This record gives sequence, C-alpha cells and structure tokens, in this order.
Amino acid sequence: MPTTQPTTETTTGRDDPRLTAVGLLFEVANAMERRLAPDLAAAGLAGSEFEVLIRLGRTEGASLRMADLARQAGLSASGATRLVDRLQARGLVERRACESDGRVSYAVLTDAGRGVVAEVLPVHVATIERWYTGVLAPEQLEQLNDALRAVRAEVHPDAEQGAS
Amino acid sequence: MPTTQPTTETTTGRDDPRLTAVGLLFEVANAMERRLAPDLAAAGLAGSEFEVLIRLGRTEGASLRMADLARQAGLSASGATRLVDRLQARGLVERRACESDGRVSYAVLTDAGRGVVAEVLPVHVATIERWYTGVLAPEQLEQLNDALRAVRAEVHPDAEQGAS
DNA sequence: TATGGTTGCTTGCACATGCAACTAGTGCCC
DNA sequence: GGGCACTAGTTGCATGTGCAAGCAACCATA
Repeated sequence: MPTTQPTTETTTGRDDPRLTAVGLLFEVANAMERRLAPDLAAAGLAGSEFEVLIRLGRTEGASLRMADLARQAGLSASGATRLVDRLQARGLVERRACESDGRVSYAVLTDAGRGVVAEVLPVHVATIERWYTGVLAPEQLEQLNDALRAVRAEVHPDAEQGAS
Repeated sequence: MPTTQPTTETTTGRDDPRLTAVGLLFEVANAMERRLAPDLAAAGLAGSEFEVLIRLGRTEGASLRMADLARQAGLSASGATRLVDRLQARGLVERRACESDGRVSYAVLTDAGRGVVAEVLPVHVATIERWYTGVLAPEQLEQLNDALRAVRAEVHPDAEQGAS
C-alpha cells in the first residue's frame, strides 16, 4: 500500500499518489454529505440550504448580500437566487433591499429560520462528531484542519470575505 | 481566530468547531472540484465521468460490475446507469454481459477510453499538484492522507471492495 | 418443477444547479 | 448632463442525479 512515492512508474500512472490523494478527499467529503443528509432532510433541508442558513446565522445582522452568499456557499449567482427563493417561500429567510445601492438585495434570516437551525443543529453536530471529528484523536484532527486550511488558502482564498 | 475550543458558549453554538471542521472539508472539496473541472471539460468529461474511467483503468480487466462501480463512485444505481450510457455513447466504455449471472453487466473501458484518460491525466495530475498536494509539505500531506483514510474507514468502509 | 423472495439493472419523474442572456442600477469620463 | 462600461440579480434552457417503480434473472425451499 504505497502512500506517497510512485511505485515503479516514472510517467504519471493510474495509481499516482496525487490522484489517490484527491480521490480520498472527494470520497470522504461525499460520504460525509451522505451521512449528514438524513438529519437535515428530517427538517426538509438540503445540505446547501442548511449551509446558507448557518452562514446567515453566523453573520452580523444575520444578513448577507446575494453575491457574497453565493461565493461563500460555492454556488453560482443563479443557484443562490433559486436557493433563497426556496427558503423565502418557506419563510426561513427574507429579502431586504439595500438602501445605498439599488442593485443589491440582502438575504436575512427570519426568526423561523433561526428556529429551524436551532432545532437541527444539536443532532447535526452529534452526527459530525460521530462520523468525523470523533473518529480522530484531537491532535490528529488539528493537523487535519491545519492542512485543509492551508489548502483552502490557496484554492479558495475568498472563502470568508464579504461580511461587508 | 479560534481553532478548536468553543469561545464562550456551552451549548452547541453556530460557531461550534465541529461545524467549522466539516465546513472546511466541504469547502476544500468543492473548491478542488472547481479547479479540476476545466481540464476535464477540455476533454468533454465531467468529474464523475472521469472518475469512473480512472476506476475502470485501475481495475483488473478494466471492467467493473455496475453495482460496484456505483458504490465506488458514490453514485446511485440509476446514476451509474446513465453515466455509463453517456460514456458508452461516446465509445469510451462498453457493456459486457456476465456469463454466469444474467442480471449483471460489466462496464469495460475501451481503447478509446484509455486514450482519453492517458491524454487528460498528465495535466490533471499537474493541476492537483498545483492546488492540492504541492501546497503542503510532504509530511503534512501524509498526515492529511492518514487522517482522511481514518475517517473514510468509518464513514465509507465499502470504498474499495467489489473488485470481483 | 413450481413459487416466493431477493438482487441487478434500467426507466419515469422531480429537482437542484450552472451557463448564457437579459434587466436594472451605479459610477466614470468626456 | 449623456453615454458607456461594469456590477447585482433574475430568468430560459439544458443537464446530471436521486428516488421510486418496474422488469428480468437468480436462488431457496418444498
């Protein structure tokens, strides 16, 4: 079971360790998504919808410009529009116009939205603990987070900007 | 910038470190997918399609049962059916009936499919190196892989089984 | 050999999402 | 002030995917 060095190949082979590294990343991310989905589905939420609610809840004023929300959630602008449409139709978020700029509109978390998040969050976190953070020793988890943060800084630098 | 300990909250707050940990995982995975997509799109391949081709190429006989392929790729059975349909329509894979069991059919990589993979692989690996493996020190990458493997063993244990 | 349960794969349908095109608002520069 | 490039957000369209249902093949049991 090779971990880093290419076995015998000199050219990029099908078992290139870099290939398996990203494959591992994707497998874990996809599997985690599947493990977490049922909890959210119980509240009628898709993963991306829950993520948006969480991000709004973390924000000063519980509101975010559509564009910032899209970038943070890794969605396209149209995806954000439709997603907020759905949440708005269920009364979990509202749209508020920006006073200083007629183009922008804010998505703002409603009390109902906050309630749903509060309801789902405990079991959600427990599931994370069960399948992800709880699987690793604390120092190993810290190493994992550090490594992922380092990658994110390169690959997705605009992750947290946009709080306005 | 807290890393692990909850700031002041005792109950599961919106900034729970476990929440941010999975968030980090998803952010990196999504961002990597976006970085890798253009290379594959140049060959007319979606990420999932490329993954299937790679997995077939890694397999003895370059063939996999539909069900195993679905499980390995993290797809539903119907998703695998349609994906193989697309690849078959382009001549990159073929379907072969199983002799001993009339229900199962194998997806088998064609020479054309092998050619496409060989064509895309070098630039694909280079992009991985650029945005993922190359960002980290070798020992840090090893720690990352170890941690992800440990998580995968829990969360997606049937990742590699089904070679026959 | 006939029957009921199970498995492997495929289709009907619903749906979330991205891309491209469009509209409306902003700011710049002449 | 008038036009012009740019930005923010929304829609038409295409597409990939999952769920549920369907169908065919297999197997166990009598």
